[in-house]
Amino acid sequence: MESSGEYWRDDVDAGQELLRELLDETAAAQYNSNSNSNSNSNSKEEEEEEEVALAAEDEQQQQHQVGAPYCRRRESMVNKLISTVYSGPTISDIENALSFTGAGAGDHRLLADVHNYTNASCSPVVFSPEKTLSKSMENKYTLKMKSCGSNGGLADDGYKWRKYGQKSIKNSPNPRSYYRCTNPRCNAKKQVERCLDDPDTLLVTYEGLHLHYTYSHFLHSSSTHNNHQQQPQQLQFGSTNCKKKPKLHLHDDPPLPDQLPPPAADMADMNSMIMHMSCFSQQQLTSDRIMTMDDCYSSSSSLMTSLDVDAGAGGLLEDVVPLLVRRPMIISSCNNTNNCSPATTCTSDNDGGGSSSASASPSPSISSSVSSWNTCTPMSPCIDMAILSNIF
DNA sequence: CGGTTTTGACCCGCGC
DNA sequence: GCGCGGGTCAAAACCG
Repeated sequence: MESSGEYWRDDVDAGQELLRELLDETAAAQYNSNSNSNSNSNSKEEEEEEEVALAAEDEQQQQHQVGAPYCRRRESMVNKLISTVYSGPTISDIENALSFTGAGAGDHRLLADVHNYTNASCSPVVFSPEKTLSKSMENKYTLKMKSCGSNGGLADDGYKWRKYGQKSIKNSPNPRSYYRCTNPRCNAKKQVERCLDDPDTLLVTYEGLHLHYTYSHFLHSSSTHNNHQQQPQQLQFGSTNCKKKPKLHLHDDPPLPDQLPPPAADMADMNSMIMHMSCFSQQQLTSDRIMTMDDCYSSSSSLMTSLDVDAGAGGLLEDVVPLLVRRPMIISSCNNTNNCSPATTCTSDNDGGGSSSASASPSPSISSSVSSWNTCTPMSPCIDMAILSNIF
């Protein structure tokens, strides 16, 4: 779909613009650091944009320190940059999702309107606590995913799922699909069904813990590593069809720490980091903001340390939340390209669009779209983390 | 050939 | 105890 492509193109532009702004800002700050000057020669537009970002820092502004203005400003810029390429839930959203209030998953009034979450045409996920308190309220919660257009694209959550059943549900025209994590050590499951009210919306109920790292994070170090050698635009928008389901080259088990990708990665890695940190370091989840790069690095380093410790167990991690904060992959942008892993996500949907075998599934084979998540996810302005690390 | 999906059968919990 | 509905199993089909 072209609208989605346009959306991501805008995202890329916005991200690049912010990055440039950030680079200019950093350079200016470094230049002025010795002169103890906080005033930067910014254009009027920049100042206006910064006002918006700075306005969201009221809490932080209460903590005045020496050099704080620049630090706040930098963090604001980073947050803004990340926000540009990441429109998913914030940390507080995750906290809210994890704090069971007894609200029913079936109570759609409590499921926030997906469109309110972001102005993106393809909204990510909105999640709400699962009501099933009686049985397994622990680790069970429902996400409401907005499909992307008629293709029914949806957010891949970074894990690899295998469908093991499908049931037609009473009083519902849409069947419910049952997925299980392919990792033999992991008992995480999820159910996917279409929302009764809105066929474009998928209700995904996660159950159980993922006892391993997400696949998507590792793919960059292995099978999809070549992606980094390509130009961002090649990653994002292509024209070749993607009717074939990709051969997944996934690790059933997370690689050892020495196999982990270096910090230099694109925004997919950062998304992954964001996700993992939200699971990994709960004490960091105190502010209603999107994590900064600094957070990513500090937490990822501790993450690596943890993996080192757990290396004997295959680098197991207990993910409290199975990748809630993924940006949904845009099926249409998967028209792509060299790396688009077409996956069934590109061709099939239960709406009858797909000719693949998954056509009956409410979830267009999201189970096997992990690689496509990495390669097709229009995640963005592929900002190399190495560049950003130089900035900070 | 191996992994994934499909789909009918089976199992189990719950309400009556 | 029985029926119903949801969840899971497992063999066959499918796909790359």
